[in-house]
Amino acid sequence: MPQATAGRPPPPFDRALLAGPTLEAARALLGARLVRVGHPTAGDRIVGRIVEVEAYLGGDDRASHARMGPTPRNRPMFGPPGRAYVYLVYGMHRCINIVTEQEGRAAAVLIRAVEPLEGIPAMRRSRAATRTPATPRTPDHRLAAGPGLVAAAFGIGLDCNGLDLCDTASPLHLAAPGPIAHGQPADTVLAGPRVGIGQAGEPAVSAPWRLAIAGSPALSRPFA
DNA sequence: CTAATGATGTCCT
DNA sequence: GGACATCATTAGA
Repeated sequence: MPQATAGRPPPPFDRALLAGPTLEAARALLGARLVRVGHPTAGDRIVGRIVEVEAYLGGDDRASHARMGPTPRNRPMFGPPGRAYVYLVYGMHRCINIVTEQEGRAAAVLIRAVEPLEGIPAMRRSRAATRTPATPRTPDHRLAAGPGLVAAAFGIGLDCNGLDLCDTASPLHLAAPGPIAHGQPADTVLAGPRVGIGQAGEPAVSAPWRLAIAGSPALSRPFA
């Protein structure tokens, strides 16, 4: 399991990887780090490894929030790549996306699960301030094991909308994946249908655009 | 173990 | 009115 990554800050995330096709961006985001600094209440520095994402394409993707064109809610999806798109789901949970492709082409990648690396006590404090507190029995690796839990654990609110996630000066940003130890096998990537989009119909329902790192204990739910 | 359900804002048909 | 890019808890097999 990843450990002891606190020594030196990892390099920022390359915006060029987000400016291209969304499925490639989604693939590149697996293994990247999500970094929270200057948390409003929990303080400290929170870092985790992105282990599960979903790709939402603009235009033809009937499951995407952008399918009806720009609205006040989805406006960030039409902006430049690398920015945050945060929204409220089910009236109570927040989800965070990373905007992809060129400005004007609405697309984004939803972060569905993150494996905690640093600032675990701060993550627990952050969860405690939400509707979905962690209990003492919640294992560390389950603290951000779902899209709503990622936002809860990292203290992500609608105020994070539009933040530049490729800028390490942002209170919330991305960092490049950690180095692969010599001789270690590359991660196996799982692909399956996206979760909770039954209304979209085919082909959106069956498109295998949910991606994850095989074997992570932090996945939101198993793959088929 | 799986299934049902409540909470609850926003946008859809 | 219905469904939702969700989560936790309770009821049941």
